[in-house]
Amino acid sequence: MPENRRSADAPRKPTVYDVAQAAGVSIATVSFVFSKPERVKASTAEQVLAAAESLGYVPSASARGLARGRTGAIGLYAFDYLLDADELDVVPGTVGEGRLFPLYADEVQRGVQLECRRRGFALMLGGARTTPHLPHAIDVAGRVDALIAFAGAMPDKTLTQVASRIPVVELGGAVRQEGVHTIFVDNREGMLELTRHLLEVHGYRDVAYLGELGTPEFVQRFDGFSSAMQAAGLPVPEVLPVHAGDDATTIAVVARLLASGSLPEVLVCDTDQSALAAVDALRAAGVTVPRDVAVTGFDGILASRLSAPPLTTVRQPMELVGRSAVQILADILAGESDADRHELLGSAFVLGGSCGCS
Amino acid sequence: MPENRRSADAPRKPTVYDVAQAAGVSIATVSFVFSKPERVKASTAEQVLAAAESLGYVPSASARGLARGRTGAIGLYAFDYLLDADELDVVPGTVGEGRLFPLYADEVQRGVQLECRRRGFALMLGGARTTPHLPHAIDVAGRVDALIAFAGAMPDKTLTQVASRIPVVELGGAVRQEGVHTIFVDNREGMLELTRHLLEVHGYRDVAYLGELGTPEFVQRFDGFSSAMQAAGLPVPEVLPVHAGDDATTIAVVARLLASGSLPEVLVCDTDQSALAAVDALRAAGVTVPRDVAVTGFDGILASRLSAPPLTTVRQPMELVGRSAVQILADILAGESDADRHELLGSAFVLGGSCGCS
DNA sequence: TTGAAAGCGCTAACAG
DNA sequence: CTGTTAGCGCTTTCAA
Repeated sequence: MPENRRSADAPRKPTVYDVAQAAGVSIATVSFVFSKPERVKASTAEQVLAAAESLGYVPSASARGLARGRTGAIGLYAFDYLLDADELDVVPGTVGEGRLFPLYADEVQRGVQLECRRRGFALMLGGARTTPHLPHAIDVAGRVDALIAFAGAMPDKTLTQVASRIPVVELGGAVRQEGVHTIFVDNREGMLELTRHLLEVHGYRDVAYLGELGTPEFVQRFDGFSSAMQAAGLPVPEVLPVHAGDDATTIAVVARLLASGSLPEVLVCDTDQSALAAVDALRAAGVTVPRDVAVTGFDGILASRLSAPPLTTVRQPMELVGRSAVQILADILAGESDADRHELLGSAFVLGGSCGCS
Repeated sequence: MPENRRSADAPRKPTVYDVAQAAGVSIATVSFVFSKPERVKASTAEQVLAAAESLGYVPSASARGLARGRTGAIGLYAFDYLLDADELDVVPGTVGEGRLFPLYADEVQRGVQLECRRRGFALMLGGARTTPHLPHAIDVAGRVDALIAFAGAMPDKTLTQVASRIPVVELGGAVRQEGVHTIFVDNREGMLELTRHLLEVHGYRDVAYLGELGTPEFVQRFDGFSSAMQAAGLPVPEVLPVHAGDDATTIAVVARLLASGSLPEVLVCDTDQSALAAVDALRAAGVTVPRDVAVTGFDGILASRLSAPPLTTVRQPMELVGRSAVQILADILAGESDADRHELLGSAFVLGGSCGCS
């Protein structure tokens, strides 16, 4: 087989065959030198290593992955690349302008990155856009040994399909499917505590809720909010529809509130991103936070601490979320864990100035 | 060959063979449906797609990569994971505490990420720590079609070896090797302008330089500094050795300066990171910036804008650096570019308050 | 301790 | 438009 392996002219990428030939051993020995060094005599190993280096041998991960049945990589799937493709062209802005950085997903990703590095996994972000008929999530799933996905990033069907092949952790979701591990933060409790603060300490009664109910974590936040309201004997207001990824929705809601003539006492937002957008929109209209109206957020992203006033919010342990996901997957891949894992991480109420506290 | 493909009990990952069988076609047809849909009759394609979905077929990127000779992924290599492994255990701190985020490399990475996504490349971060005899950089090189590396992250030898197999862009370095594409920012000019400002506007004469000369970009910064000093007829001070990645080095230098009894008028630091560390160290000693001593940085990271006072610094177009790297590699992989590419991006002097300006 | 040989799952000629 | 058939480069029993 290794006959016509090299054409006389073009220098092809050297393979195990080339290294083996140069070192005067078999390809199996070359392979062992790199994967099971203890099984090879030291002197032989040295020859092989020398040959490999002088030839500029770079082992093919594809070949290894195919033969071994695993790649050594973990994937992180954030959202469907196609859906926000145009958003990308609309906002190619520099860091700091327009888009605040880092956002929730960035901080989680950071945790994933750090933990992957610590444990020796390669990290695969996103998939290639080469297979029109295949969802992106499937493409990335085909490249890795395990996958981490944000809640709502993958359609249920895709999630099921991927989870039936490789371990999957869904971040910030609720337990939804057998075989899908989850990490979720105590959204309900956090929002409950925050709302209670607004009602009990500040005595607010006219409260608006800006957010969405698209994924379990958002539902839980609203749930915590509702419970606090009900416990205080107050009616639960409708959710004013706002999407964290799109400030325009927040701006629109604020505009509607302003136009209505009477502002609520406080706007409870289900993310820091929309809270910050709301503060900006209010300020632009000459309304001061928290003097004229209080605003609260959720997440505890960097920008919430740096804004003026700092946001009263609920802090999620974002880096830990990312780290925990990798840890779970590492356990499972190592065979040290079999059952479904569902990890609950605590959240922390953070008092800023935006609620009206000094 | 596809005889004993499925053992009766354990449900194995379905392959093209399984899909082909279920759809009543050949494996080539299955392959075409996903890679060259136009070559397959619509009705056939539908059957195949249906079969694939019901079986939960997830194509193996390893197999595809091996057969095609390319993976569709681009790698980003930041530094040797082994070297900073313990640093990682020392500072597992949360975002915002102690270690700042995002740093220079994070912002560049963001650009790489965005551009990879836009162009449909998968992004591979780091390599697996599984091959004791192989440098990490080699492992990641084996996984991708092209590699982006930070200057100084890879030993020259490794760089050469990798570059002989796949296109490589080195970020923030100088042109060093044939076949290694580079992107560099005008470090010299930026630092020259900043230093000139200190000398001409503020009239400083007693100037210290904190930094290193480890990679070309740092050398260029010092070069710009030196030129400005010489042009003003001032002696060029020695470099006080400080490493951006290790605040302890900065703290030590500041301590030495404080102990010496007389502080310079200004500390010119070759990164924002060390400048921020210096400001902190000075503050801890009761020295106020810029009243008692001025401090300047380089990079323009987010933290430099948020610090009090904001840092006078030189801003690098970090996101653009990352994007450009991907663009170059995309061109080369598409065969639209053959020669070595060396791109020079501009830097911008940024006036903060830390130099003594109001 | 090392070698021979059979795949891993997919792609891409080349036929038909 | 679809099927046949070689490999892609590496790992891994099984023998020697």
